[in-house]
Amino acid sequence: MFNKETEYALRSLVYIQHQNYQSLRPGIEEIAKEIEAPQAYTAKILQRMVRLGFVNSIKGKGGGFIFDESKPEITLKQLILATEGAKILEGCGFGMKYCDAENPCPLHDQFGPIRDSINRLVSEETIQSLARKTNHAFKVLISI
Amino acid sequence: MFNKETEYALRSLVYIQHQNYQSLRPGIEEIAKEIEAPQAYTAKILQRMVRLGFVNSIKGKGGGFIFDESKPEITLKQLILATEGAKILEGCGFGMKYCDAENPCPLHDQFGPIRDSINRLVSEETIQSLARKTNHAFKVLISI
DNA sequence: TTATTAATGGACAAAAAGGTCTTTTAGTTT
DNA sequence: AAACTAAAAGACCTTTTTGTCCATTAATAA
Repeated sequence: MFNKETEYALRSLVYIQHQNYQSLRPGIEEIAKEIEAPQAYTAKILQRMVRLGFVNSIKGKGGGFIFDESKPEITLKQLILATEGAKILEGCGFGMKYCDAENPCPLHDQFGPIRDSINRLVSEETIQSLARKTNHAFKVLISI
Repeated sequence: MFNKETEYALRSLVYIQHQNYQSLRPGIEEIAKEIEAPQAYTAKILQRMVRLGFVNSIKGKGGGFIFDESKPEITLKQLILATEGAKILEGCGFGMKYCDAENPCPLHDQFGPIRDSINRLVSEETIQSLARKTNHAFKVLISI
């Protein structure tokens, strides 16, 4: 569904938030291991997340990644837009141009509701809401 | 939503079928122009479609691409599986492993119905059903 | 202040996706 | 048969995605 960067970013951030909720502050080594992603690549992606202001990092001993609780929750939509853009959330489901109610592609009517559902989902759910739902073992959050 | 190969294949095949319905047999130059795709790349993709048995080709003057009307219609699902595999149609919406009813990812419940709708859509619609719906100017089928 | 820890930055590399170009093969027309 | 037309085949190239590696910076601990 999503590209690797989005997947790793999503899983990293949910993992960080989940640990933060338990007053823990994981580092890259731990995060990459838990979400089963390449460590160096995960580090680079988290760097971008920090630059985007999605999460904070602390260097040195006892350092790691931590969310600023005073900030609003981060929607999946914000994350997706930052990592892979709007392609998946907008436009015609079958990649066609000039597709609207007046000039619909052959799938316009059937695909509209699906795209709307996806948009609703990623607008409503946040890194934090997912982290709160993840109260069991974290191994769940491993990619295919 | 889909990758370029799937998009170009889908649009090419729908265009070919649409022309076939009017007893025409388009060639690569015409197809690529109409769907606004790179000609050489479209040629390569159509070659694969021929090898997959989705469509027939005829060489030489008056040649082009033509569907075998005696064969069953081609579902979008068959096409998608051939071009980009099952990733988009199966598995967890957010790329997680071990995601099922017993051990759900945080989005399992919300994403399930969306994935089901996508599967239903691509299983029900065919190249032919899309071609039949395309009875207006074909310029609709142009990628973003 | 020195050693240690852990994120940062940036260059580099591999793989996959997307695409071009040229020659060959197989038909059709004259 | 010769000329022409159009798809097939395959080598090659470019861009994007998905990574790796190593030196640097910043914080903490002894």
